[in-house]
Amino acid sequence: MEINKAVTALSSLAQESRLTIFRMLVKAGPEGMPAGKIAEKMKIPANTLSFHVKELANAGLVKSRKVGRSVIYQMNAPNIGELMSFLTEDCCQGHPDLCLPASASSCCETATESGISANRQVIGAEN
Amino acid sequence: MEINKAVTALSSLAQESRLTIFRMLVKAGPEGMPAGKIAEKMKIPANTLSFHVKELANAGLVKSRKVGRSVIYQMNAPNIGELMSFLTEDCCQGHPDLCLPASASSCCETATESGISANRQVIGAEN
DNA sequence: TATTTATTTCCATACTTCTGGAAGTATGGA
DNA sequence: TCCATACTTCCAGAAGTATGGAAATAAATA
Repeated sequence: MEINKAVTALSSLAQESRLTIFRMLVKAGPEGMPAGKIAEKMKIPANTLSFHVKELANAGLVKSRKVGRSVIYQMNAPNIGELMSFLTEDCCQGHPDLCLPASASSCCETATESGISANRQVIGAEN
Repeated sequence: MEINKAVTALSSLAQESRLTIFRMLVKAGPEGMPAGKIAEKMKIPANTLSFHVKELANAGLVKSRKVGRSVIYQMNAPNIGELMSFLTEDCCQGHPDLCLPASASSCCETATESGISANRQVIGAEN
């Protein structure tokens, strides 16, 4: 993943309405949700919703399909996964067990018991 | 995790320099890196770096400790994990295998083989 | 104490983003 | 064809963010 693409994706998520929409669509799964229903649930005008959902779509986190007069928005799973990976790439130079103890649990099962003591603290500067 | 905290965290990542710093610190692991070295690697003035790294710290993604004259910045692993989880919480109403096929791999091992075909594609536009 | 090194704070300028009203487009039904 | 529904685009003011120069602070060293 290219850094500018990641910045675009993160910018699109860095806004309360859009983050809410995103999480709504993640929860909805492959079925997605029509624009009107999202606007209604969120109590924001249709034009404002359209602006935000377009931002998410431009960023590649969401995709859409037309069904009659409706536009159904849906999470774009592969791109979401790519973004997640990008954020923690090469974590601890390949020892993520060093630093991500019992946290990323709802989506991840970090294989821990690898014998290396977690949370090592080293004094001072180095390379 | 509260939504405003997540928005703050994502805003702090939604900028090229900061995302680069963040990934640098994720890679560095618990040892962290002194401010001066980050600025040098990134070729940005010290005051600009200070501004950005402070933004990451305010968002809770990064923490710091003083060693002599240096300030060592370091990833804040538990908060990073929390943010990641928040983004994909309740994914597909509890069936993340429906939508996140083989993506979030560098940090996560999504238990896949659950019999439900992954990567279902719905007709229409994507990207 | 004076000097150097490491980093932060203050500030002004330039730039980007959010919001909702008004108007526009597209689809389906009478 | 005319109308209602479902969205999207355009616009402009208000608010927020990024950048780097200059000055301030803080710690180590001579």
